[in-house]
Amino acid sequence: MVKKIPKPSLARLPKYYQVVTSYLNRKNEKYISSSYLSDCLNIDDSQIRRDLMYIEIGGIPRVGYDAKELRDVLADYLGYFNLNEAILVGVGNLGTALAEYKGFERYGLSIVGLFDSDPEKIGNLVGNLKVDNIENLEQVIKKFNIKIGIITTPARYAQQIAEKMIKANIKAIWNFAPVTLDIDEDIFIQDENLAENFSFISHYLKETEPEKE
Amino acid sequence: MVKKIPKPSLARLPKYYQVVTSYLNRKNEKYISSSYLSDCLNIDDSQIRRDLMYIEIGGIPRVGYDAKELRDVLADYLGYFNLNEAILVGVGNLGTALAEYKGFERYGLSIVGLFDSDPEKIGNLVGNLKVDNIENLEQVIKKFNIKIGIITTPARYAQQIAEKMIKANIKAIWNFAPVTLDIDEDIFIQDENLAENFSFISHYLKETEPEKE
DNA sequence: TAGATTGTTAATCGATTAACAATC
DNA sequence: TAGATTGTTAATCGATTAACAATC
Repeated sequence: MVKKIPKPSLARLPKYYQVVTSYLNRKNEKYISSSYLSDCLNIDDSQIRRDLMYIEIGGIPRVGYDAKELRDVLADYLGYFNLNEAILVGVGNLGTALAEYKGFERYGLSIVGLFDSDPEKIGNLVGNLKVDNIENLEQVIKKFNIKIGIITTPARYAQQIAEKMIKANIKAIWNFAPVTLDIDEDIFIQDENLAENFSFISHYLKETEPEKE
Repeated sequence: MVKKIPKPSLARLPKYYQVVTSYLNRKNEKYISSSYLSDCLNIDDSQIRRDLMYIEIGGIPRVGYDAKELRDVLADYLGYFNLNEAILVGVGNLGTALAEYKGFERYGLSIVGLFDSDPEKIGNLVGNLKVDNIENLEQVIKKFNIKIGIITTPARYAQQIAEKMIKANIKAIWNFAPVTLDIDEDIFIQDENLAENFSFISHYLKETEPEKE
């Protein structure tokens, strides 16, 4: 790790990837400038240039960045070229939505196993995967050397599922359950709390419409 | 707006709410301290006290914060007591998952209308709502004075749906389509880009396992 | 009182933005 | 050359953390 990229910069890279990809699809231009990206994303242009320095792509003064090269460097840096296999626990609505979503493949994510504890669900076909018994979780993770676990269970089961995953040597957890997992090991946790994110909207509306005061 | 709360502070408030809620359920204590919250969430305790100052709740030195009061002040501040009605456009897997998810009610979100353009879907019952024709979107938003629009369509439709919503006077958009909406009006946009967030995991794994170099 | 926790200031840290020299 | 855009430094801004007086 030479110069670690700041989290906010890392968070912007997928946006650059999105813009440069659609730019390549729509236009027939070889180069893309930081000011173009800036206009599309409402991000300061010098910040964009700075972010791009972290991923060590060189632009050409007066011309811009080679669009194809930029796209590929971003994709590589973000790991989109890797095949990341994940298993998912909790085949409710959200779990099903994720399992059936085709868009992840482009980002290097492939969900290869589904688990649930509900006998009604075990054996069902979701996407093109058979829902497996949660009992087999550790075994499957180990057997296929899976690195990523996705948790879409109700909140109260999340902690114990996380612990099982970690025991089986998972490296990263994508947690959709609305709890803060209590983990000591050096595991990467990406929390995705939809209800929590709704708070931003809720608070905004409350602030701008004090009609019920 | 007296002293605007910083975004990072606002983002932490739902976490405090979560912890204090489960604290009240599990323990029989009247007070909760910043150091307790700090331990649960791995957030610096003085930062917690600072955040709580923004929402103007007073603690008692040597004792802590009144837990019930804290919970309620947080809920009020975040708008959880309000009833926020929303309509959702795009009844695919993700849209269905959101429509059927019961957990939003607690946060003041109620999805009251579903729209799609697919004749196969229109008329279907999802959750306990009938999927309506997208043609009726503006009319329904106006009639019921809906403030929140949820977009779960494929990326290419998101911009035009957003524009329709805004024309009908929506105030906030919760956007699950993987595009940056181009909006001039003073509308609150909350982007939720799952594939994008997966990038954090993907990049982490790439960094920690350079086995394929 | 002694001890513990809040409330708040000051110091630190890190990210963003402005500016401009370097460069093709 | 003139003009435009990158690369990078310095200035600014804002958030986090440390410290500690106030307080019950």
